[in-house]
Amino acid sequence: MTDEEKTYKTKKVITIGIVSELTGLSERQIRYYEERRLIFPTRSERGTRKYSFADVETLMDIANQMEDGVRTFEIRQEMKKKPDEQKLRRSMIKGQLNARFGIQNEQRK
Amino acid sequence: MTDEEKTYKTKKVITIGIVSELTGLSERQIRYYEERRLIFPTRSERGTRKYSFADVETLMDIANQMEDGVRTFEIRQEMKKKPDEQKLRRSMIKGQLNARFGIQNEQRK
DNA sequence: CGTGTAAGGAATTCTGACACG
DNA sequence: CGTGTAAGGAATTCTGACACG
Repeated sequence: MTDEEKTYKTKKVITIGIVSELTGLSERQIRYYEERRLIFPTRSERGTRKYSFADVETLMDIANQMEDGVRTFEIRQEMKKKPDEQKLRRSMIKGQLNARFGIQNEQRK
Repeated sequence: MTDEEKTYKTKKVITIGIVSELTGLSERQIRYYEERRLIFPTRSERGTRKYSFADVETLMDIANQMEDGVRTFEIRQEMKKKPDEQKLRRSMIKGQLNARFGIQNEQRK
C-alpha cells in the first residue's frame, strides 16, 4: 500500500449521511457508537462529523457484532486487544515498527 | 493495488464542501468544471454531488493548469489524449488489459 | 442498553441569474 | 471565459431530551 492509498483509507472526508448509506446504520446508531467510544470521527470547522473508509469498515464490523448480541462495552474491549488499522497506524507514526509485520486481523475468534 | 484500495480511490463519497477544503477551489469553480465536463460527480438520492479521491486529484490537476492559463476547453482535449485513471479503470472493467501496463501519466508535455 | 423520534437552530447544497470582462 | 455573489428553497447535521425497556 503506498502512502497515497493509505491516505485514501484513513483520511476523514465522509459525512454521516453517506456513512449511513454505506453501512446501513442509522445516524443515531453511528453517533451512539461514537458516544460509546468505538469510533472517532473528526469534526469540520463548523462541527459536522467526518469519517474515513477505515471508520466505515469498523462500523460494519460493529454492526455484525451487534447482530450477534455483543454489547458495545464488549466490542470496545475486543478492539483494545486486537491491533486493528488504527493502532497499527499509531505505531507506524511512532516509527517503531518496520521490523514486525506479522500482526494479524483475525475475523472470528 | 487491491480491489479494496481501488474502491477507496474511486468510490464517490465526498461532498462538495469537503472537496472544496481539500482542493482549495471554491464550490463555484468545482461546479463550473463539471459544467465544462472536466469532472463527473454522481448524485445522492436527493441530488447532492458526490466525488471520489480520484476526482479530487483531477481537480488539483485542473487547478494547476488553470493557473498556467490553460482554458477548460484545452484541458478537456488533453484529458482525452492522455489515458488517466478514469480511462484506465474503464479498460480494466472491460477486462482487456493485464498485458499492457506501460501507460504513463506524463505531468508536463 | 441501544435506538427511535420530535424539536429548533445552524450550516450545506442546489439552481438560475446578474455581473464583470 | 471563468468566477463571484445574492436569493430562496430544500435537505443535512447537531445537540439534548423523552421514550421504551
